[in-house]
Amino acid sequence: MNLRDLSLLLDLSQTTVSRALNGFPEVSERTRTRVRAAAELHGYRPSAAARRLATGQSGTLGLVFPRERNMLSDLIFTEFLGCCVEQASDLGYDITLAMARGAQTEEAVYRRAVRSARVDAMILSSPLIADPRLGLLRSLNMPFVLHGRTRSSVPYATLDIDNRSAFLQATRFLCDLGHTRIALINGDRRFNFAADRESGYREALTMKGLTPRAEHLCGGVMTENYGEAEAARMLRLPSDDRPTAFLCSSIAQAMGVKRAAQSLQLKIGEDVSLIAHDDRLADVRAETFDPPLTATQSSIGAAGKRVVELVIQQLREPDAPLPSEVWPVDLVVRASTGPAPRT
Amino acid sequence: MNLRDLSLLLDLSQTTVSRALNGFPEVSERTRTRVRAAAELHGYRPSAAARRLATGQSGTLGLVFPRERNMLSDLIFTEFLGCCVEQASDLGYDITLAMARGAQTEEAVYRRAVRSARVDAMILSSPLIADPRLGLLRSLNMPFVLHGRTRSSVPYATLDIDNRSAFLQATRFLCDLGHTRIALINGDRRFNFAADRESGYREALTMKGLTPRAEHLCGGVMTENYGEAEAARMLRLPSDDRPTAFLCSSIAQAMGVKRAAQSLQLKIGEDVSLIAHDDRLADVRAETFDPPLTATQSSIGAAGKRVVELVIQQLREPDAPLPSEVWPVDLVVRASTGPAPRT
DNA sequence: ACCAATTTCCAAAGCGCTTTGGATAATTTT
DNA sequence: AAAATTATCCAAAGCGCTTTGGAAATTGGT
Repeated sequence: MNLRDLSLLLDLSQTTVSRALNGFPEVSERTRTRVRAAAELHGYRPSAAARRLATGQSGTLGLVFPRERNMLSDLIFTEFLGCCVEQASDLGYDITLAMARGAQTEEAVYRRAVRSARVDAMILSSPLIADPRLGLLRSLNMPFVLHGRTRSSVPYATLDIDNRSAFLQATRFLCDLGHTRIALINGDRRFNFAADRESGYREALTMKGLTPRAEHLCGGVMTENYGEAEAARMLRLPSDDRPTAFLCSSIAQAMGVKRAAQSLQLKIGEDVSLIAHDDRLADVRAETFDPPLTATQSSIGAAGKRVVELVIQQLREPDAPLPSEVWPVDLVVRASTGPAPRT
Repeated sequence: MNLRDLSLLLDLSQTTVSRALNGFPEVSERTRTRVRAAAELHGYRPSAAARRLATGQSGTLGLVFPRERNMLSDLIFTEFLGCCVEQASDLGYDITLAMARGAQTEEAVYRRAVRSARVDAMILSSPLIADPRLGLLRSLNMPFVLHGRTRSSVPYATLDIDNRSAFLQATRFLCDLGHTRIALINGDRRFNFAADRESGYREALTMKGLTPRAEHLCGGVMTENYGEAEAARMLRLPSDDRPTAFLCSSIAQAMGVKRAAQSLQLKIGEDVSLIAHDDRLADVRAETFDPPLTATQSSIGAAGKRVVELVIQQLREPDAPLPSEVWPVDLVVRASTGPAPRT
């Protein structure tokens, strides 16, 4: 059942049927409903290929699978990707994946994706502090939305969460509880989000008259093991230098910190306070942490959905100004934080 | 630069240019090279949309993102997916993702993917013991290849590893070392691969005159925590019942077992032997485990690539018999296994 | 009732490729 | 040298949709 069959059936022209179905104004409401009903009845599905050929749009969004730069723990990326796919399919778009292979540079992957012209726009995630992909896509004339922000001379559409403010708040909150030695176990510092978090952390300390100390600061992968290793290292410092509170970039890292603390008989929420950033993954919940985890929270899934909306919006109105959203992040206080222990 | 421009430029017909580029035999080798050179020179890329429309093939493979059934630990699925994408792109295919949303049934997702006809074939992964998706896709007339096997009345193309034999070998190996109480920490038993592994395990025990015991057997998620919890439970059994060896379905679970053992001052490879299945993920390596881990190994990435090859082969020759490959699995002995401790 | 403005609909021209059914030129056979 | 093959190449017809530039029908104003 194609457009022609349907139009013959309805005794209308293809033009009218097409317009009725696609919501154009120059068709009366009566025929529109008639057309819709018939299409529904006969299970008419427009051919994606034909539409693509006619419009020059592929109805497809591209996303490059960050195998090389998977500093971003896979679980988090997976959630992001999943929600992008979900939202895209709701809006009638497909998402196709590309991937940087061992030998091939990431740039080559982007070039190929663009040249094959199978993709209307791309979604970029986890930008570096200065990310070369922006300039590349710009020069290739490929629209994109960045999940995150970065230092760049080219203008770009972005959705990001307010990492700086989140970690500023969290740090200040710990200071207000009397903590003076606060450790930051961050994500890989080549990424912009990690840099932002660090800057919030530093600013809060400075505001409180404290100086950030190098031995209380580290950045790496978002895993439990990394968190445990770094926390264990810091907790072995002499008691005057040992942190009494930890700030983590992910719940996985916080689990590691908890483990390190426990092996020293330190109780989370009493001897050691703990805050982590909570991406609101379905399986890793701050509220079921033991003890329930104080967290800066923001749903990475919701962000994925919104990014897709933004990118499609941009496709529909190419001349609209590039959107730039920054979501606030809530600090939710639970039982893993408490007043600094007396010396 | 499209086909017509190129043909005008070469003073050939579109037919000839198209055929030259696509390797048809009815074009002389001389003009073929001439055409190829010109195409290269002018950066000609055939339009995917036009080709799709003309051929009725979309050049796209579908894969449903298993959010609900993510018993399969995400890391492993991610590796599988990544390699599928890589191989597909090498062979000129795209992979688009679909996803089962909360409310929507998995079936609806498949139906939608098929109806929208944007996909030539689908890749199915991690089948249940009896998986309804096969019948569904068959009835929708959508070609597919299954990664794994399942109980099904419909014929299907498949690539699987020999899970049964792998776990049979591993179990027998442990028996030969004198172990008589061998625990199996399996994947979720609704999945066929887990059932196969259990059956290999049971068979080996039976062959050796041992009876599998319910308290030594469990199946669940492929995580370190799950492995630790179950191992801890088993290691608390009275010493006559306590397992001296563990068989795990993933390295993550093995890490949990190691942790449980260590917290009881038990040494892996001496007090407790440990074997796990190793999917050959880049970041999780059996050989850098401490101690190096005896493992049944098979690259899930290689399987992903091969699945893509099979599915494309099937697309090219729809009448060829459905392929059915079963890969043998090697047991690689390292230091995590040793003779059963004397009582 | 008549003309202009507005709705509502349509025919036909692409979009860029593949593929069918020949036509023409080169080669071999008789 | 003519006939039969075979190797090359081509014109044109789709594939199923969108969209342009009107035409026909309806409406409104006088």
